[in-house]
Amino acid sequence: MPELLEIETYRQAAEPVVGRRVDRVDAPDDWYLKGGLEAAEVTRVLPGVAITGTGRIGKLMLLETDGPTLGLRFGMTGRLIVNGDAALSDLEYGSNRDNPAWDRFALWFTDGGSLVMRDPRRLGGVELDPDTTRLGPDAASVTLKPFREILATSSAPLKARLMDQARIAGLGNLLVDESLFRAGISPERPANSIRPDEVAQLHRSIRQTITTLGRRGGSHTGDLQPARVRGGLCPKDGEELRRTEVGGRTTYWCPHHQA
DNA sequence: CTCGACTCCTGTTAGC
DNA sequence: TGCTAACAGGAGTCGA
Repeated sequence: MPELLEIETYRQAAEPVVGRRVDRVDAPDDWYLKGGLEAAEVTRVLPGVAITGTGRIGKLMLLETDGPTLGLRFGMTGRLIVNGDAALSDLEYGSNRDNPAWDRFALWFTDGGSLVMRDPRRLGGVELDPDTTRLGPDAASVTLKPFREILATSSAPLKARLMDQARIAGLGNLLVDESLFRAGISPERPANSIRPDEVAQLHRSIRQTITTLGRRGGSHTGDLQPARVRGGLCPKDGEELRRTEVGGRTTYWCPHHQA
């Protein structure tokens, strides 16, 4: 599913549309427009504006314009198609079929190019001028000191805290499971029970996971990933992985080396 | 305020 | 072969 790494790939794929001017907007699905937005408004406001830049905070992608800023969320199955080319060809848990019926939002530019959001399950959405203050610091760049504070101020399970986008933005189910697997820490421990040395270890682990999996090609390329199945064995020590629900998400972790 | 339970979406797949 | 039910997870809401 799209986590920080995939959204960053999408953002880079969207770079070529910077400088282009919107000619036409397709917003066939009002459900996909968030924050009280309606198709009538986007088709009134967006034609004529020029794209001035791209951005990303966590899993939120931004398209800056000389008018309102567009906030694009891809949910679990959203893909980005720029000028007819999909930014990612293999999306974990998503359908990679190219069915135009799943096009939920599209910008057509005056030079003929386009930017399309294709999302089978409609878990993503589009917003104008999204409230970015509701997001924590990006997981790829958060420094140790605020990270410490984020964990120290909650008794929620560690994994739940790491997936709370208002505290730290960008981590989804796969990146969190992989980071905790690498750091050797249980996802179920209260966030504020993690010792200082473990916090530092986890902070390093998150950054290293982002870098390594980014190089490999996405959040589904982790060492733990092949074992994230019922009865899967820990790639590190061969112990049968535990499959529990933490923070409302299916969690795979090793009871032997993740304490 | 915090936190967990619940809800939404629907294509894919396991199993009968 | 054809059907059903379980499953996936990002994000918002609601109540304790």
